[in-house]
Amino acid sequence: MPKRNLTRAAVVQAAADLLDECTGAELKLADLAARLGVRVPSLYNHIEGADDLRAAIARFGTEELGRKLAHAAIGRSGEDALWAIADAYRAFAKARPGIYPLTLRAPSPDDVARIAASDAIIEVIKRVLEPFGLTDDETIHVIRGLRSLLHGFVSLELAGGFGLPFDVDVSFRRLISAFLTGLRKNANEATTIGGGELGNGTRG
Amino acid sequence: MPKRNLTRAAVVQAAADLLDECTGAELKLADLAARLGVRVPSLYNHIEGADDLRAAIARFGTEELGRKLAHAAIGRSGEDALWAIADAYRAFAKARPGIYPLTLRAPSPDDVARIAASDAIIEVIKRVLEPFGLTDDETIHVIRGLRSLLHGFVSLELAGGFGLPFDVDVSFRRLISAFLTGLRKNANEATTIGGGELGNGTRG
DNA sequence: TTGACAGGCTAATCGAATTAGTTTATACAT
DNA sequence: ATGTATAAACTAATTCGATTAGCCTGTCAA
Repeated sequence: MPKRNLTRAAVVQAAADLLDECTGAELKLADLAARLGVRVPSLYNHIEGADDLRAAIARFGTEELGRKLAHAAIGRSGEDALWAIADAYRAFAKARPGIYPLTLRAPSPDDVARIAASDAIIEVIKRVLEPFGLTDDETIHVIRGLRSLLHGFVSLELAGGFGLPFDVDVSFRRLISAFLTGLRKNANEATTIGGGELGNGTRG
Repeated sequence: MPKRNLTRAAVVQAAADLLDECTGAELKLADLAARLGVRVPSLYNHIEGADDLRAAIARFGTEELGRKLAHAAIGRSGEDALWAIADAYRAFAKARPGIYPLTLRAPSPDDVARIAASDAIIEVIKRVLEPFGLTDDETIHVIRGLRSLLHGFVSLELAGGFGLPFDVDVSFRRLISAFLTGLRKNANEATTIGGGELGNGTRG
């Protein structure tokens, strides 16, 4: 009965990798244990159960996504920086198709680390948006819009929702480009007489 | 042993309702059977198993979403019609939070009815976009963008990804409004000298 | 050297889905 | 009216995955 030197981090890592490799499949403790060369109950020495494991993967994924976004924006500003984080976001989802969806489940209120990681991502986006001169309120709405855009696109792409992968890159570029057009328009209006049509709800 | 008059449709309906009522929870056959006043194995007279049931719910949901969108666009055109389907999409997701996510899983290639329902939705959106005078290629990209936008927004909203529900309606209106701005710009360019910056990929 | 304990193990339990095989209400033909 | 075929319900048993209980041993510090 040789002692392995398993750690919680190693278990979570392996689970995350497994999830990415067989996208779409459920994460089964039996498979995870097999990959780690250990029997299933031994996993419980490092995790508290399947739910805890999923939460840990979500945390891990959120932190990694945050690092990627932050890294992408280093040394860039304005529209360049926004393009960079958009690409990095999509690249992350494609590189880690198994864990990406987990990063979107709402964290439980006591999962402090995960909430911090989410907040860090928002912070990065906020910094990137600074040069566009938005008010605080506008910033909130724009961040929500950007996240919707990015998440919607990559999750449809991962789910195979776009049919054949024909020109998906072009679709993505157009989407981000259109978003930037809106941002520019917004920024212009903010520096002129304020208000303007964008976002005052032209319908009921 | 009185005979119920269960039908497959009734089972699927009940399952869909159950799923909406306890959002976030797994659909358990035991609960479904209890609601229908029947023992679990009896369900197998109407469905082929849990997977089949989920697929049936997905089909049902996709068809209902299609009906809502089509209905919303009746008697409207242009930007009005687009606002209407955007609102209808979001309303559907909020009204049926349990089944909405199922409608996004890629249908298996032999699920003809579901694929037809998906195609019907695309058709509705295509019709709504007609007055904007896009080329066929542009239409594809714009539809992808619109779906990304809508899906991303409502799934983040459902997942509680927006923190407090502060001004979420405003965020949504701004997002759609910005999308329309992009559409207008695109349409203008199409009627002038063609080309233009939107979508030619200003970065690598 | 030894003794606590971390981390592995086997065996047992639980919960959910599924399958096998039985019974009965209803419809339909005689 | 009556007999029979079938659909649809049931009970009981099986499978599969997660989890818990309880044991065993290699490692490390006193």
